[in-house]
Amino acid sequence: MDAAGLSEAFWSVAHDLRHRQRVALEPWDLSPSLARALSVLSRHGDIRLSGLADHLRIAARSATEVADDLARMGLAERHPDPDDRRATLLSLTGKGRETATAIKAARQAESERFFASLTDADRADLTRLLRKLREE
Amino acid sequence: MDAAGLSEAFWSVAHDLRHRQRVALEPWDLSPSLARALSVLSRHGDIRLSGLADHLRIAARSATEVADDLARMGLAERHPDPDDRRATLLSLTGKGRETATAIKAARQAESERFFASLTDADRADLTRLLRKLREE
DNA sequence: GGGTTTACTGAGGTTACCTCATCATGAGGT
DNA sequence: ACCTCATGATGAGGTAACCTCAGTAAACCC
Repeated sequence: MDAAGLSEAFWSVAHDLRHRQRVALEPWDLSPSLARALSVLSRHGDIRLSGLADHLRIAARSATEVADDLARMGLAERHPDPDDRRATLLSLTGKGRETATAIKAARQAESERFFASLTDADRADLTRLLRKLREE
Repeated sequence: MDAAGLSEAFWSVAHDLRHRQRVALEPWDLSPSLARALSVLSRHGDIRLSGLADHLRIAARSATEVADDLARMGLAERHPDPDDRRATLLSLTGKGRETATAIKAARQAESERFFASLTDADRADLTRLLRKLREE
């Protein structure tokens, strides 16, 4: 099989997926990147900005901006880390938790729609293939 | 299978792929988007800016910028469309054609490396699955 | 030939990142 | 205790790759 064709097909599907997810998030006025940050926070609870950066695979400086945005929208708050006075912990507010729950459901529904054309066996295959690719 | 998990895994692989391709293009000092434009041009020959926009799935205004960039780098040139004086045809220069050929090879090699962990059967599966997803 | 549509482009904006420099703090060696 | 080096966050400033909106010129259609 032609690896270049695979890349292209992959990219095309990724593009669609991205678009769909952006649309699905519109009701909350949340960008995809903030939505991802929110879900990291909801999975990990309080987290350092550097930890957030690691999870999102972005530079530390960019995590500062994500935190700013979440704070500005009232979804998360900064707290000093009791164990390290250099560090800042980010934690969800009540509104943040609600929003995280709501977008999780929306994302789930949207993903379900996106992958609707795949049978259970297809999904298992895709999961396996993606895992292989992620492990390099 | 969990569709949300699929989305996430998909996104993560897409992220890696994007990164790798960016690295593979470094020798030519070409961004991924310009590289894609170049390959559209090399497949379709002379093309209107609006046509380029369609192929790249971007707004017409953005195609103007892509054309500017390619022209600035000496990879493509604008020509008036003999059939429609409103339109502008974009065509590759000699250097553009050479570059298109070179990056096609590089992209192929990089894709090959990226998908190296997949067997032929895996690749066939992935191709099939991606096709399904693209057809909605 | 007047109204609508189409092709491009200037102006200006957005998102989601980045690097580099700075400053405070922490950790380890002597 | 002191010095050095590493780490956490952030200000300043930059980039890529898009976008919309408004304008102009040309083409199409009745």
